[in-house]
Amino acid sequence: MDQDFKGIVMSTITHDYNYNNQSDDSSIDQEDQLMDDLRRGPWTVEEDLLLVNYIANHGEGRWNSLARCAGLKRTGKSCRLRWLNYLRPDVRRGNITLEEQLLILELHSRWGNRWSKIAQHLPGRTDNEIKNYWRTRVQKHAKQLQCDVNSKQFKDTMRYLWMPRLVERIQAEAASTATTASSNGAKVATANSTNYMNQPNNTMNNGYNQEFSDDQYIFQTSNNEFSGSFNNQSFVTATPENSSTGGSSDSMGSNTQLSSDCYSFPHSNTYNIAQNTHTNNYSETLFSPNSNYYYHQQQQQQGSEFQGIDQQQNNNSNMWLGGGEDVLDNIWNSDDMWFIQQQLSNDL
DNA sequence: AACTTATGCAACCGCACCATT
DNA sequence: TAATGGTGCGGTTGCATAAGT
Repeated sequence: MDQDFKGIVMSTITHDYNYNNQSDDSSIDQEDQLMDDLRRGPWTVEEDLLLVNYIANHGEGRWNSLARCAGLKRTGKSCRLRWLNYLRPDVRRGNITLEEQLLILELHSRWGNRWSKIAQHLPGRTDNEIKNYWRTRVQKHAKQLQCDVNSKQFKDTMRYLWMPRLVERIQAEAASTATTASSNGAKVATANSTNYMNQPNNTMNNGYNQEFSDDQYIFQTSNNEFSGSFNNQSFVTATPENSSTGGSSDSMGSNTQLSSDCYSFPHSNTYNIAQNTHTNNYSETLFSPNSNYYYHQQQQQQGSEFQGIDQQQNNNSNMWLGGGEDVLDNIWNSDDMWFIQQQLSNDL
């Protein structure tokens, strides 16, 4: 067990130990304990160590027997959950990054609440964490907008306002990083404009759980050029699920299907995902050369409710390009909120 | 400072699916 | 083929803490 892992485990354990000291016995379902002598509720230091040590020596799997053999008075399910969501050394902790937020929004728009599937594309993040993020952050904003998180209106808001803003913030951070690196004498690539492109393919009207083929989502970093060809761009050409070259397994044997670099945007300023052969559809995407977003005429004709919002928000771009821990918390100003709510009320 | 409310998140639950017996 | 056990998923709960009054 390496030191980092130990550190993580110990900090985790310390947290839980304090937690348990406050509500130890009461947190246990007494009746169940009498019935089958199984513990429930928060894990203790000793339990964590038992589980970690056992898995280090014997590996994971067959969780019910693992729980017994390790001397844990827990269900196999509980052990599995504790390991996967918390003790596993490759669990990534800390705030969800802008890139991860963007990816979650994108993947959720196509897969719905299929958290484990979404989590497969965010290395180190668990389905539980992503689910919690969605429920606490995204649904909060749906509530603020007084619309259902599954409604077309909210989906459009995400796609045409929220996600482009995320991209611009990522872009701003990347530019800032490049500037810093450059001033430090580092050899850096030319800072490209980052363009978020989603191949909608009826996304304006897609069903909540509608499946999209994986070659239909694209993140591209370009030089403000968008000709429908990727040939001059340096992005990863691998699909999350059908790439024979991109597939991989992580150290713990989970089914990560792409190397993390495919989705770790800041590493190379290429947060490009997927190969895309539908080049003739690019004109349907939301893209403008200066990285502001406009609606393609075709989509305007389809009745997008948010025509003109971009222009308004460009006037206020500094509002959300500034600092802030969570783009979701400062993404709207009062004008935005008023405007969006007007649009939503008009649509009802 | 005390109290209330909101938020974040670990953990649990029920269900479905699959493999094995 | 049915029963059983293991696994994984999505939804929900409950507690600690933060934020607000």
